[in-house]
Amino acid sequence: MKIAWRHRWNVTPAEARQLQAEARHRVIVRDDSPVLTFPRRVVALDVGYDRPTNLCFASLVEWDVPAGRPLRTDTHVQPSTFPYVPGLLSFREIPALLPLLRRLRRRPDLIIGDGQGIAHPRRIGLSSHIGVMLDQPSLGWAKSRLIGTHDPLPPERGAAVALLDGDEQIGWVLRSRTACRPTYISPGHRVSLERALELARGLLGPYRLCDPARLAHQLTRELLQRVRAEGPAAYVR
DNA sequence: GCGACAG
DNA sequence: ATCTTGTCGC
Ligand SMILES: [Mg+2]
Repeated sequence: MKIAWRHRWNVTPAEARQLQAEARHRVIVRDDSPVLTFPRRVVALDVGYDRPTNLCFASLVEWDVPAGRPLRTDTHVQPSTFPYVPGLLSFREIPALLPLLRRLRRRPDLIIGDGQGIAHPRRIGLSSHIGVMLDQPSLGWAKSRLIGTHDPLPPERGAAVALLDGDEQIGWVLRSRTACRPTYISPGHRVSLERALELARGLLGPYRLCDPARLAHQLTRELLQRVRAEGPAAYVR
């Protein structure tokens, strides 16, 4: 896919924060088209890491929503270039995802990132960053909270409460599976708060993560195991 | 100064 | 994220 917004990735944490501060105006928290309520093709992304080798393992899943099955999957292995710093996850994970996004030919209806969208100190978390880069609707679906407060959440699947930063709503806390820890939904790019929740609920399957995201995570794990067993030579870039 | 802190 | 088997609870 064509990359609409490019910038350097070889940055210090301070420069990364500055880039985010300068780019936050690019994030659009409004609905794109009404069609997006029922996306037909979604893409889910995930990245895993191996400390000993400093390698990272990226997976992409193209998912056919009506059919409920993957259309295509892709993976990529390369050295990790940025540490985990709270608030700067984009700079750790996106470099490994770029080759996969370049190889993606068809533009999906929605991209699901494994991390926050606007539920971020500067309102440009991983999922928003990816959406803006590709100028493409995206959704943040995180497994834990980065910032924000919220009321108690009912235990039933589908229950949701607002995630607030002060008096500003930045997303939702969603019970994606009964009696399981919640997940954190926020607009990535070109998606409203309301639509973000509709999309997440519409994508919900039997597990805590939606099927596309779950598969991406599984692929990442399998790839990691495989490279550990066979050695990096045949995989690394 | 201290605790929290996506993956 | 990752290290790791069984175990408790819905
Ligand atoms: Mg992940």
